[in-house]
Amino acid sequence: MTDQSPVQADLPAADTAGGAGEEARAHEMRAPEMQAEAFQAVRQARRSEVAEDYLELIAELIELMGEARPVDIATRLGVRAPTVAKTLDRLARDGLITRARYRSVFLTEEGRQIAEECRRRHEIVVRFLLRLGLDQETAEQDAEGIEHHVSARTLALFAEFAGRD
Amino acid sequence: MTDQSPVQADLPAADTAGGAGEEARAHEMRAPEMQAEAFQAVRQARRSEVAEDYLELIAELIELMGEARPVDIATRLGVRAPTVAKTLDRLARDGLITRARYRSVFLTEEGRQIAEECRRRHEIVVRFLLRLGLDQETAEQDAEGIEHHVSARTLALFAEFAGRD
DNA sequence: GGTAAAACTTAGCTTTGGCTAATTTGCATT
DNA sequence: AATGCAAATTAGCCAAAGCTAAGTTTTACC
Ligand SMILES: [Mn+2]
Ligand SMILES: [Mn+2]
Ligand SMILES: [Mn+2]
Ligand SMILES: [Mn+2]
Repeated sequence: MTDQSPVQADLPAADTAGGAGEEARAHEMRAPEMQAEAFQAVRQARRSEVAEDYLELIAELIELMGEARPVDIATRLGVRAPTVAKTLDRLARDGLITRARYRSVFLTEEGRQIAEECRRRHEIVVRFLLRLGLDQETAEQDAEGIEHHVSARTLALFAEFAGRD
Repeated sequence: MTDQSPVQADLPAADTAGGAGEEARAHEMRAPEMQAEAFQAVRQARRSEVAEDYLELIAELIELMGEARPVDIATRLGVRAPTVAKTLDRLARDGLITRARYRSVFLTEEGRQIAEECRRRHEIVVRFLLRLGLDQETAEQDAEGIEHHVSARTLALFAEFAGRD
């Protein structure tokens, strides 16, 4: 997950470049640039998925359990402690949390804001799926993955469909 | 993205383990196991995202352009050629495509089946989003990410909502 | 207060999926 | 047939996320 600034140098057009016998059939494919943009956006979104899940969970733990301990983060994410440790280091490096050795973690202002947005988004997606007729368990499950790929526009439509409640 | 068989050894329950002053507040959190399962399912899904996008695109290219050349795959995915080369090697290793050096790629039977499923799913998600009121461009964009996190149940509801057309 | 268990850290390994730079191959055009 | 360009490959770099094993620190409990 890097997308290391491709610098968008050339990426040759490669159109109508008929190589082997394939003289440009009836090509009702999307424009290559559009398609590439969509995939790039998805890769972009993927880069924040893990951080978003951590921040959301940390906020929840702090609010409902009083503190966010690495061990609880690990249990709820279903990963091992060292994985959590390393990811928390990255979050701290990126200024989203603060931490002291052998202590539970805290959100920075930036981290708190992202966490709030994620919680709101998560809630909307779950409520939307429930309203659509899905069972609670599947809704929670699918929402956990879908939430990271929902644009502002789509989220607005989801919210509208879900109703206020 | 590995999830290397955690063997589900112990992962200590760590419940009611009141550490610092936080005597088990009103914890309306999801059951830790449920939550962990959801996250694990998402990580599982993430492991096939890239393969699914490649297979879907390869099938499209073969059908509409006569063949699937690495250069076209790269252009449409918005990545560089060596990235495509390496990923194609993985797909070949996993028995999803066949390839000969300096030639375009082909789907194995297994690859073809996955590609078909992905195309169908992609179509349903796009149609669903359009029906919800989204514009074409955003629909395509969001679908590209959402598709990988839609369970069979949810897909069925999406299809129903989208109508037959 | 000492000790054992739990929690956390550190070190080190792996795979995936990006990238650039340099090389090799195939093809088309002269 | 030679040559040049486009396409593909190879080599090598990097970061993210996963893991195990082993060490350290904190906490709980007697
Ligand atoms: Mn999530
Ligand atoms: Mn979430
Ligand atoms: Mn996709
Ligand atoms: Mn797709």
